[in-house]
Amino acid sequence: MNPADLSNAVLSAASRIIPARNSEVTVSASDIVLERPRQREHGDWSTNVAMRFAKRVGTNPRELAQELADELGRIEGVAKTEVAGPGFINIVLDAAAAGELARTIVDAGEAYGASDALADKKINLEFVSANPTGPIHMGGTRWAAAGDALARVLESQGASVTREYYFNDHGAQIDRFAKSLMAAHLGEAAPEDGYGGQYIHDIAKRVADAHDGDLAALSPEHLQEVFRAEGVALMFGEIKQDLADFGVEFDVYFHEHDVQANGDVERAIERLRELGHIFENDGATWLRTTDFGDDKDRVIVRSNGAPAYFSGDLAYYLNKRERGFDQCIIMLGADHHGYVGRMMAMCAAFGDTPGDNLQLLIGQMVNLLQDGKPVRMSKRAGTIVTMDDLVDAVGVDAARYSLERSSADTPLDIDLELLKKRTNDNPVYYVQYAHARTQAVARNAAQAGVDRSEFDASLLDHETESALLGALAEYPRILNTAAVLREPHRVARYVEEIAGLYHRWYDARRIVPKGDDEITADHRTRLWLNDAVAVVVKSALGRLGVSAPDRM
RNA sequence: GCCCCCAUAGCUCAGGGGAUAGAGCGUCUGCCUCCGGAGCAGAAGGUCGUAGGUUCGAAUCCUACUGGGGGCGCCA
Repeated sequence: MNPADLSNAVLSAASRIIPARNSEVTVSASDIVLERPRQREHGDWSTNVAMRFAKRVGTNPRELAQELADELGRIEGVAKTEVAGPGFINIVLDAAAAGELARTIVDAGEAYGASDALADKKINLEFVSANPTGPIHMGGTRWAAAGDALARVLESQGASVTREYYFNDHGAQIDRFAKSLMAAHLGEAAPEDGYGGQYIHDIAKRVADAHDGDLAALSPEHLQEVFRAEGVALMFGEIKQDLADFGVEFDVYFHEHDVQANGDVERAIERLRELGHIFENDGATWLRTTDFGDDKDRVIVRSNGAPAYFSGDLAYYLNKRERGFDQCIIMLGADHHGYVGRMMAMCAAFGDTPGDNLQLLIGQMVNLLQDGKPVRMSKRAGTIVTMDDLVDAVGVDAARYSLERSSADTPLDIDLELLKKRTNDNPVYYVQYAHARTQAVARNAAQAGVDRSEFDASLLDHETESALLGALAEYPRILNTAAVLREPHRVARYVEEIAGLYHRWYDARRIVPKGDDEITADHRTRLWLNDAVAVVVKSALGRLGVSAPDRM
């Protein structure tokens, strides 16, 4: 008896009883909400379906609930039902019906929890996209972790996901970067609005070393171009390396320079011109985004002939759509939320559906704290914290997990002192420890001769077992919700719950018999449950890009 | 001024209309003669920012306000 079976059974019963009272009322699958009650005394599952329909069929909730409860009590695998509170129907499953899940999970292995719900979706997920003018900071690190986790969660639902990084190698910021490198090379102070820091000097030196002293002969323009091209390449190589070390592999690194150079921008503008959304004013070319809800119209080619930054977005979006992506998701920091209006308007101008073909996920910033007080990120004060710094301080698993377990909507505070001092205040260890424990138990069981040759689900009748089984049953729904809502942190919170339930069960029940005690069906059956927990914990951590060690 | 996000335990954060609001960390008290004590059991700790509204029912939805963060360029 898994939740889907139960849900169908409830739907079936409700579809008979409710329309019988009022033939104009119909019940559909989305009306059936089954949830696990907070209080264990309220059963394994409960539904509010009677309260939702009582008014419409002209009766009171408890009366309708009672009629439904009587019907549901006859379902195979349901031990009992009762009406509670204002009209909840609480459902208690047979231990055997609930326990069967342990074997189902072990048999399914890695496939447990996966579905094909998004199998028809070809998704382009763009994230990080930090400018190659310096190492990745905390903000980018957050999106690297959250974006990769989201990709994995989407893939669990059968979606085809392309991880993409928009490489902004064109425009004024890159020019400033090149000038900063050049200044470092020449021993001059960093230019106004330029970049400082040791990494600038390091990269300038690497560029110079590669040229073996022949840079002196170049004109300033040529010199800047050398530092631009080679400096960006080196910086980008470091970014890629940091991401790889962080466990994030992008499928496509897309260069803004390409769409600017190959005519895609002009082509995108022409397309929009044909659709009637382009106009000229004050010598500049504009997209009439106000027709699609934006605050103001946007310049795409400036009066001096230079393309505005936004023009690259037009071409890039069109490019993604022409590559066949149904849904283009872009993860952005809160400092970019001002783009949402124009981006959505652009999407609509192309005739697409904002919110479907183009989805922007705006996440909040990471704040650094020291001794509980906010620290402004500053190069001069040495308070820039990079992806690399974070990994050095706590390791990849803890770094990723701490960034992934919170909703992207929540501004995140990270304390520098805490980061340096302690590592085991991170719940990731609690979860990883649970997995290591399942493996230790499995090793000991094998040693003691406890195997999976027997399985009697009715023996899984301890309160810690029904709690654990109930939670394991929710894994498929958790993954689906996380994918649909684009909220991978739900997986982290879920696996923390599983870890806690597992530890409590472990404390209450033995898998390997004490001393010389005989091995019984209890032990063998519990081994199935132990292994089922291992499957789910490993799977969930895998969706977060976090390792599930066998030993710690 | 306009727009977006946030406000829940001492701290960091979960809670996509349901019953007695949770976890980790921190504090206090117990549990190592046997499967991993990175664990378990228990205690303390909350007017869910404020005020209205919708609803049988609101931390959750709506409005206003307060406080915090971010954004409003022919910059990128």
